[in-house]
Amino acid sequence: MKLKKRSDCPVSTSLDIWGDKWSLLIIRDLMFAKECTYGDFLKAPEHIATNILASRLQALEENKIIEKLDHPESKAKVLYRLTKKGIDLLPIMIEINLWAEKYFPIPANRKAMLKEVKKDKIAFIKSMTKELERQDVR
Amino acid sequence: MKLKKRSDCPVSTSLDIWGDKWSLLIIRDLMFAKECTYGDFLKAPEHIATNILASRLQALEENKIIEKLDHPESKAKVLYRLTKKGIDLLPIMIEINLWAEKYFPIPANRKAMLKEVKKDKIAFIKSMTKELERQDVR
DNA sequence: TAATTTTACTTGCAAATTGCAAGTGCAAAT
DNA sequence: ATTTGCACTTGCAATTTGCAAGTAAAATTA
Repeated sequence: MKLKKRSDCPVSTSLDIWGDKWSLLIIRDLMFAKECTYGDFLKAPEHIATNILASRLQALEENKIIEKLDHPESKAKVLYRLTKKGIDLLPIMIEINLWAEKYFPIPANRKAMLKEVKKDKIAFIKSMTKELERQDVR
Repeated sequence: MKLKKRSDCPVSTSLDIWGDKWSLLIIRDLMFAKECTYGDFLKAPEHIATNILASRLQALEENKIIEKLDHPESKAKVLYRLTKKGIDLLPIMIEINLWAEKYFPIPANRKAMLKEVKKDKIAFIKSMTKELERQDVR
């Protein structure tokens, strides 16, 4: 599977990579949990189909948004993690949350996070980015 | 057509509305041009199919992201414009552009805009929002 | 050690969505 | 009065999605 660019527009190019109903949910899970297994993604409340999950994970990996790494406890498990390119989607993710909060009721725990964001957005992003970047030695 | 929410997550809810390959391109056009006709959207370099455009415009209108208004020059034309809810997607749009700029080559005119953004993001958004909100009396 | 379970997928197929081409109906221009 | 422009709609083939079941390797249990 190769990326087909519809135009040179940066918005269009971005959507070519993660502009579907599922990719940003996978990225969301990785931002909130830092690392996830295949099974973790399946536990998300939106209930992605297993074949769609597999195809999205593959596409995101091909586009260097996520990467696989060995699970420290088991060879049967696979850990997925955001690359720097993926972590850099954080500002977009935060703005999506802020927009949604303005127009829809949202869960309390997410609301608490956004309260922190609004205190100092730049600091929040910097700190969360640092956390996500910390690559544990295994 | 009614919105089916996959979960209470604000990201998921947002994607239910505009999380496809085309909606944000329509919104992009309206942000850059302020107002567009049906034909204007068709002129975009990504070449959306006419039936897809019609269905997206309808969905975005149902979700109060855009609204129709009478064209001042002709009853045969229809003008589309962003609502406040749509204009509030601007921070997301800007972050998408900034992310893309970091990882892909992007056109010079867009790059010039992002230079302005980076000088003072908050001021840029405020000023562009104001411009988009100005509802001309016709 | 053998049998069962867990984990990460793959496969097959029906249903929904997309994309292309052509058509329609009203408005405006000629 | 006829043609052109504009905003869609329609029909249909191709692609994508979603569900259910299956597979293979690794880990656990008996």
